[in-house]
Amino acid sequence: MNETKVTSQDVARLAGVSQSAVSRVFTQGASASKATIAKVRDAAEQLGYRPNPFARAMITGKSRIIGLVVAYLHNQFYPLALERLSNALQAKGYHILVFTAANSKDVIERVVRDLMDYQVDGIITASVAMSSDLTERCAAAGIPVVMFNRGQPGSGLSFVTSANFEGGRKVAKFLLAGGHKSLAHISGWQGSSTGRDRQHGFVETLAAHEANLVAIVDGMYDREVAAEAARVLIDGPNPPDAIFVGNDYMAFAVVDVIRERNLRVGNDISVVGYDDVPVAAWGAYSLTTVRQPLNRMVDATVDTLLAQINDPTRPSQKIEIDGPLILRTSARIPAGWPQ
Amino acid sequence: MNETKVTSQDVARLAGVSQSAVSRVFTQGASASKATIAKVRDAAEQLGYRPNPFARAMITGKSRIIGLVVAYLHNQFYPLALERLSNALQAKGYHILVFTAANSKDVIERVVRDLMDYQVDGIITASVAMSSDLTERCAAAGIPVVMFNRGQPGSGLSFVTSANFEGGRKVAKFLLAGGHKSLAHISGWQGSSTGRDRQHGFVETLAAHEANLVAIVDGMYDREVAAEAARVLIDGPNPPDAIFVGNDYMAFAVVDVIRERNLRVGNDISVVGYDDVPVAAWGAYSLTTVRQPLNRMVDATVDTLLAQINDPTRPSQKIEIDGPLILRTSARIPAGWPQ
DNA sequence: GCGACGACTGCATACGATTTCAATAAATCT
DNA sequence: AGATTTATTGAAATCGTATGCAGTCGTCGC
Repeated sequence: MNETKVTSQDVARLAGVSQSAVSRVFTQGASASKATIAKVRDAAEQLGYRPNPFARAMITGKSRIIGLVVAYLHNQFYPLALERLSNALQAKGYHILVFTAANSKDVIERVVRDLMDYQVDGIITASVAMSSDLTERCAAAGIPVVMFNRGQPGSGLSFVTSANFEGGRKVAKFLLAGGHKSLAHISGWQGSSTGRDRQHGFVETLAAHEANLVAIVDGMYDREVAAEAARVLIDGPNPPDAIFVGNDYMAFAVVDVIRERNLRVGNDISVVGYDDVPVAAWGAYSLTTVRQPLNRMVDATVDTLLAQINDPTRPSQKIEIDGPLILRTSARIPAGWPQ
Repeated sequence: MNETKVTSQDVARLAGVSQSAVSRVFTQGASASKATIAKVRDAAEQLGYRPNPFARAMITGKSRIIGLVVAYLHNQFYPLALERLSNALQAKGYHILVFTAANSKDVIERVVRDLMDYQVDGIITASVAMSSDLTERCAAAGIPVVMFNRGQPGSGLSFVTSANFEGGRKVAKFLLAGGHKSLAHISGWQGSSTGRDRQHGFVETLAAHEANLVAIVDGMYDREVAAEAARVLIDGPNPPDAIFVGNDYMAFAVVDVIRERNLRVGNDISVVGYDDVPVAAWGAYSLTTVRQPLNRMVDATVDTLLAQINDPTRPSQKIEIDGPLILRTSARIPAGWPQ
């Protein structure tokens, strides 16, 4: 009822104890007798008291805030991750402070300063490559970092991705088994480990089978770039009969282009994406794609981050979670392929 | 370079001034001589000093944090809004703390408490209806609230929406001009002003023209609910030749269902959505829809919120921004309709 | 019954800033 | 020049909580 700010002092007064007692009742791992706990809880309830997180943060140095650094939310995969991350973290008493940051050096520089200002207990990066010196700075400041859906090979940082190399392999095997003769790859941005690993898995497997890889183009995770790449491929001298696209978001553009040319997706040209965002299952696209197990990736991210927050000495973890190839109609299914 | 926390004391010592002086240099509207400003700025730069936002928040009561309460991010409209809101607010020195909240009473209750704990300077709600007593509580606590893409008629709260009633009208006129004979409406959730207003604008305009409205169903902003509604309509005794759907997200489902029935979207059945999310422009859907002017809505939201933060006496504002009907191929275009 | 021990408790301090207040120096006015 | 305002400045209080320290008290072992 009372809307004026109520402090631990007020509670102490009402409960007839010292302010320290009130604090002890509300802090994990402090001792107080059953009697005082009861009195304090009562008084607190009555006044509507809740500890001030800022005051608490100042003393303990822990803000219970996680910084989420994200470059863009166009690709549906990230908002869904954000939603689930937020839920999972809220359940653990943490909250997400959002930082949108283009992939540019100085912007990220500013973001990192903001992150340190707010004394975030941990950082999750998604769809963004923080340059290595900046991540090192965070590490030096003792702030745990987990990269979501992206790795950073040399660095000592934790990350959680799907098994991208293996995913690329799966797609290659699948398309080869489908009898495709000339394959193309519109890759994810080669500045990202995710894009590179998928490509390597795909390309190496094709090479091992001496398949005919007609082209590799960097789609930059951009719809227009991917569409233009698809046009060039299709209108070119030897168009592919299968295209592996670095993520679903770009794959949708490729599908649109194929239809624009009056070709049939899944018949004339097979398309395989990566992510399995909800739209991939929608009738208009029905995209065959490698699923990134979002829930498990989110859980792993949260677990890793909190573990590192609670025990700063814990070594960084590199987690890869395998995801299945989801069969739909955008790519020919080999006869006898296990459903 | 130095990673141990540097305080205003340290800066003061190095600059040879008092701690208060340092504070004055870094706080808006405090006076300091050119000389001290220079000395302090120098020392601060040298040490890499930045004021601690928590300490500042404690004393001033302003956290420079905006709470964003959001229920879901499935509908692409919201993540895009989030991205732009975050950018706009970061540019003004604010940051977004995310609260994901289902539309359930007790969850929202918890969220509101969290919001007040964190002393957010303002609140933006999106895709969520905060029950009125809770919003009143925020108002009583002096926290400005702006509802994004949703209004709350009786309340004294500010909101920013598109001109939903007018949008519904536009769609009605457009479909009537197109010569459609039996119309249906799969509405947005009737618990939301947005859903209601669009419906009213549509229905009233049809009534004024004595058109044949065969059905109104609440799609609940849910893909499956909308799809099922569409199936019932199409398989029923007198299927409509035009369906106005309460938002794009549901409209995509309706389009999928129509095609599932081997009917041609835009020929056999016209579909019109609402929002103009990016996917609507993609080839696979090419959805005729009412555009919600996202950028202008975001700007208006930020302006309104900050204005109320800076001047708490300022009355709440109800802002409606008109958006055009975007013509694509999912609905028949009347002959001679202005493009 | 006495010493040791452990569980609670309150006092006082610290976290890192902003802000009031009084004092000082400089600038203005008459 | 003397009086008076104005601009700076530092000392000290404050925001709301956590926590080290010392003291109190009950309990246990013997």
